[in-house]
Amino acid sequence: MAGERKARVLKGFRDYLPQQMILRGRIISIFRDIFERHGFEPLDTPTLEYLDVLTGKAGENEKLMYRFEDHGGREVGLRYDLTVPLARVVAMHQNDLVLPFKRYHIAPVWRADNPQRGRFREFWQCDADIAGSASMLADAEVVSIMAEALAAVGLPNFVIRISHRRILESLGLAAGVAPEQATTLYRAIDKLDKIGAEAVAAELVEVGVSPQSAARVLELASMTGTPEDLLDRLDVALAGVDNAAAALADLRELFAYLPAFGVPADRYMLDLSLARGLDYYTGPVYEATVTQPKVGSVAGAGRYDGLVGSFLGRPVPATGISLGLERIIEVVQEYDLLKTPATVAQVAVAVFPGTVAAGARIASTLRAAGLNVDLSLQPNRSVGDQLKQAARKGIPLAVIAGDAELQAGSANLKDLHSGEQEMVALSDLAASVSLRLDAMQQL
RNA sequence: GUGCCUUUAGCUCAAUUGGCAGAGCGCCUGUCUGUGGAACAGGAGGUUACGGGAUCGUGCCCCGUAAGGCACCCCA
Repeated sequence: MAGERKARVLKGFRDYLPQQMILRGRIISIFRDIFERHGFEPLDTPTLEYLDVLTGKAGENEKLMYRFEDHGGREVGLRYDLTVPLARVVAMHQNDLVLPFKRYHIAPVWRADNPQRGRFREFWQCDADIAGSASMLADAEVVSIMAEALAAVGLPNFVIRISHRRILESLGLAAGVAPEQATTLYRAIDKLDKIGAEAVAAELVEVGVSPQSAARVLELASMTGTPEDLLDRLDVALAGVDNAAAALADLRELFAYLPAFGVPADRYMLDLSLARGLDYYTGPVYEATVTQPKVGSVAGAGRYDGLVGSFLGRPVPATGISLGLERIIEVVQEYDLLKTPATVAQVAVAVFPGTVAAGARIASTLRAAGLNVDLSLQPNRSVGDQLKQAARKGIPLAVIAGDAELQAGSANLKDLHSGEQEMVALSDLAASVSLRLDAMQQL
């Protein structure tokens, strides 16, 4: 059986079979509808970019970037996310864009990471970003889109954790952590809910933070309560610390907007233990997580006011979200949250050796009526086989048109699930099929 | 990039201490040249992931590689 070449795919890359594609397509269209309902415009960009476009702002993550030299000797890389390409587009096409520019982008990205559940080397992100607005109104809008999108696919237990890079920085300053250690501090704090306060403290001390500072930071970062309550306490704790007042004002404004955008209060929380690893975030950061199954975060986001400027030379503030398609699908499948048909075909047409042309005409008529029709390509197979194959594919209905029916100007319409069948006049066939599909809620 | 576990027919899995590689489901053919999911009978399908090594002899032991899973790192 095996040919001379081994059929295989790269680690972390996958084929998407039809049933999987139907589910993916369904989720993508749900997201697209929400993005467009908020007035976001579609955008696509090349999968391959000059390496220097991609590098410089991802920090540690650059080691996960797919990079190579193309046939012309250029250093190139597969895009690592959709945010950096957006920044490049805004910088390149500023004359063609009206700021604030709201765009969505649904496309694959690549990371040379080790695969795990919900983690692949090729995966899709569904991003919605706003470039050219520094207002917390923009942040409130993207956070509300995140909440709407996750709710629309039925995720039961997600929470959007909200934090702020400059508040974390201020926490560090207030506790006596050197500014150069900011990145280390973020990474350590980010692990708080995973490895616990003691382990994080130990990690901080190991990189040169004093035990007193570490303890103080952790005390501040692990406070719990309502957003308003926490902000009040932070006002006191961070009084007089550089930049703290403005960052706290950001969050106060953001939390004031969220209810007006229709985000339920139990869908978000202020959680200062959230830091996020990407270096380009400068302000508020967001992350949506579910507790089951264990796929980590299903969506991540934040404000990155310096990224566009790194291409343009003048600052353009921006903020946005990224929905992780594969992880969301993992949850949807685990809990069977979306009912999707097994096949796109709605009705099969079975034929006999002598009625092939008539079968094709019937199929055409049904297609003209807007139905998805699977005309049998095996007239020499028995009708039994044709019906069996149609049923195995998951097609709900079959039309059987032999000489006997055709002479009477009709056809047999069979429900492949129940086995019932009825004679229907050819002129009424499309209507009957639609009626039955409606009854099955397949339309 | 690191550590641990796993890999036998299309799928799920057996195979005693190292001693002839099997079952169920699926697939193909027939009973059955216009009505599927059933039954019966028969059939195809294997370099035991790949490459080395030790042994009279390995699916089983040892080493390496690859892929998958889990945990790190990091992230969607």
